[in-house]
Amino acid sequence: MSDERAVNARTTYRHGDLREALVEAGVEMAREGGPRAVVLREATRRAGVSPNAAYRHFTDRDALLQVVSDTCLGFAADRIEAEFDAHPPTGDAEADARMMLRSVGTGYIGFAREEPGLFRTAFSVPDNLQRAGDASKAGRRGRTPFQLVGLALDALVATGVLPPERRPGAEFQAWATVHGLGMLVIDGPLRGLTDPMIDAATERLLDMVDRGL
Amino acid sequence: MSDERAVNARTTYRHGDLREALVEAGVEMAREGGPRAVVLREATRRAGVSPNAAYRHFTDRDALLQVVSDTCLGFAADRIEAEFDAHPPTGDAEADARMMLRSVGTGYIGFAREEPGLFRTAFSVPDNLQRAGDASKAGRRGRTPFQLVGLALDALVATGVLPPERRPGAEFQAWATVHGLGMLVIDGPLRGLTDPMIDAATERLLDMVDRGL
DNA sequence: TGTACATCAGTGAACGCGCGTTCACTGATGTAC
DNA sequence: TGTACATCAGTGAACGCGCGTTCACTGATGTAC
Repeated sequence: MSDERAVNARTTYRHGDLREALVEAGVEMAREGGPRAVVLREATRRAGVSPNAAYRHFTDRDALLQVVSDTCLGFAADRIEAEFDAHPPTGDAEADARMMLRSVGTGYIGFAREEPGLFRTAFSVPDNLQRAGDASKAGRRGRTPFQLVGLALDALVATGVLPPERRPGAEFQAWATVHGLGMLVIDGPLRGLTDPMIDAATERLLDMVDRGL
Repeated sequence: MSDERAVNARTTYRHGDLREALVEAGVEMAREGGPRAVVLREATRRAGVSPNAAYRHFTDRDALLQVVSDTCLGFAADRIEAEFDAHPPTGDAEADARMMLRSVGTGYIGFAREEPGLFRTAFSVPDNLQRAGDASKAGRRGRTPFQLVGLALDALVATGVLPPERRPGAEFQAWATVHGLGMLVIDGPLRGLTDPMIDAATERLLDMVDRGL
């Protein structure tokens, strides 16, 4: 607040925002190697701080991982919202609602492919997938991936594409489908495929959801 | 071969079949805590043998885990085949083919619920999902889960339910859907649900696949 | 059938590793007077 | 505006842990003669 610190912040004694720095380091590690790669000591190393300094901000390693994981879920939401932006409303409400659900799917798969480490960290930390709707896991616009699926389905109901009686629980069907494809893409038999091939598989899957829902 | 060993085999010097014993111990650990819980030293402990004895049978810990993981994939195949058995052909070829695909789904989800640790070990060890069709990962009847999906889809084509031009790659759609639901059930928001609720969710998802494929 | 011997599946002890975590501490900071 | 002081975010050293893995070895087994 008062003085200008050394430009090369390595020598900083009172760290500017250590908590944030640790989370960022954790996200970086997650990006490189998934949740298992989020190592408390390494996070303090990257923040240029002694190992135990982390305990001023997190009760233990799991607490850090949880925050990192929440952050990753937020990134997933951001990626989906970016897909929304790439397909602005055309005025045809029905087509727009359909496109919205597709955007959830393509954004989700896009995130899995572009950031497999963050994807894994977002979705395979215990209790994170389970509470994927919690506000703490929201993206920059305040929404979680789970809420975005719901939003798209609501739009489908509002435009009459989806019968209201099928709405309850439909997010689980949509989500399971897209989540499964994401897993197959990052860890499964679809891993080695080229981008166009994965795009094609995604399109086919979303067609199936569209028809089947 | 020659002498009768102590009944309490703890003192055995030449172990009967250590390799098999280690794999079984590994599967047991996987059952309790997933792939991360498969610990080489603990496997030797359970087999009543010194830690390094394992290196007579596996080059390293990863080699053990890989075999354990393959075994788990085989169990998944067995579980699906059990579901086939529970729904024997009725004579209506079209209905039978449909039921076969459903059985893949319900068997898959059943395995995830009954054996979450084995499920995780089967499907989230690197390279295992990717090579899920390899013969080394077959169940008791010599088939892998991946092949079973294909079999069901072939039957759908043969009976005219599924247009042949949609057959190529269809296993990825079917598999992704069911795999995603499995993940949501063991780790996700569907975890706490009662059996009937999960059955209902499974049925709805399979209806969607049936309609959408 | 008996004996000598090579094999190799096991032993027992030890290693280095990086981890998470705890301890007693220190000294820059902001605040009260 | 200057000084005394309490705070508490950081330091530095150390711990115990269980892991995977390596070493030199031993002695039960099956086989050749």
